[in-house]
Amino acid sequence: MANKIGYLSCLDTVKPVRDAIDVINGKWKLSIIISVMTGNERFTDIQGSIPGISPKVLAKELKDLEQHQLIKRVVIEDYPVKILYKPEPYADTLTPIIQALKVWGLTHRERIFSKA
Amino acid sequence: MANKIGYLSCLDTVKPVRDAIDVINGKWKLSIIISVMTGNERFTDIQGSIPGISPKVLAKELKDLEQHQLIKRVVIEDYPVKILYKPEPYADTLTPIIQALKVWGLTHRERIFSKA
DNA sequence: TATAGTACTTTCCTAAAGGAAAGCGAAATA
DNA sequence: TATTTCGCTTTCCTTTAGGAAAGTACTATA
Repeated sequence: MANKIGYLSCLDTVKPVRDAIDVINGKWKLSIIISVMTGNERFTDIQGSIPGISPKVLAKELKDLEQHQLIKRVVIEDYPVKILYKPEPYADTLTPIIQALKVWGLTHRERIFSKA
Repeated sequence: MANKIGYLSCLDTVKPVRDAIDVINGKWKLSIIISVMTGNERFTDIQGSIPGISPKVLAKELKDLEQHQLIKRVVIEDYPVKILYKPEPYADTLTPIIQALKVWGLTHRERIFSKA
């Protein structure tokens, strides 16, 4: 019954990475953030800019992102009432992640095509 | 019936980001890559280094990662047979993503704690 | 008056993710 | 001989993600 801890600890990386993934998980969240940061503010504009997203999913994810203070929902009391989605400053902190994923995605696609 | 395309296109970013997410999706893939890149090679070592992962999930994700050529499964014909998981060179290309997520996760956790 | 747009919600459904627990065949160890 | 270890697999079950389609309350426009 000797002490047996065979593995190398990697918790210092695994834990924060999982914290980040827990916020931006799912197929759609980063796309929505990209769209809003690009300047799309209206529900239908965001929906139009992201191929394949349904209104149900978009509504749900927008609420999620609002809770995490990555975007804010602004109600403009005009006639008719307008609703705008704007990026919060905190969303900017995601830029390095988005950039890294974009670069990787581009070279990955090249790799796939060149060997196909 | 005028032309109405109200939204700003962001496909040049959205598409590669989604390509990347399609490869490293799910709760566990990046953790497994981190563990293997840290030097864990045996099934039980990898499992031990990632809190909460079940053998079923680990086995499935290892197969996925092997298909994407991010790790390789090496069988060593000893007595007993040993099975090792090693990172492929391609896994290194994920380092910028992992770093960005790690940094973001760390500051996000600080942010949560400081306002709680 | 009829149609269209806006920002969703609702319902229904399927598929995938993932957790819990047990098992298993071979080999090593006590 | 009994137990433990390794690398899984199998079964069962619940949760979550997500797609399709329709609907809705309001307003604007033709």
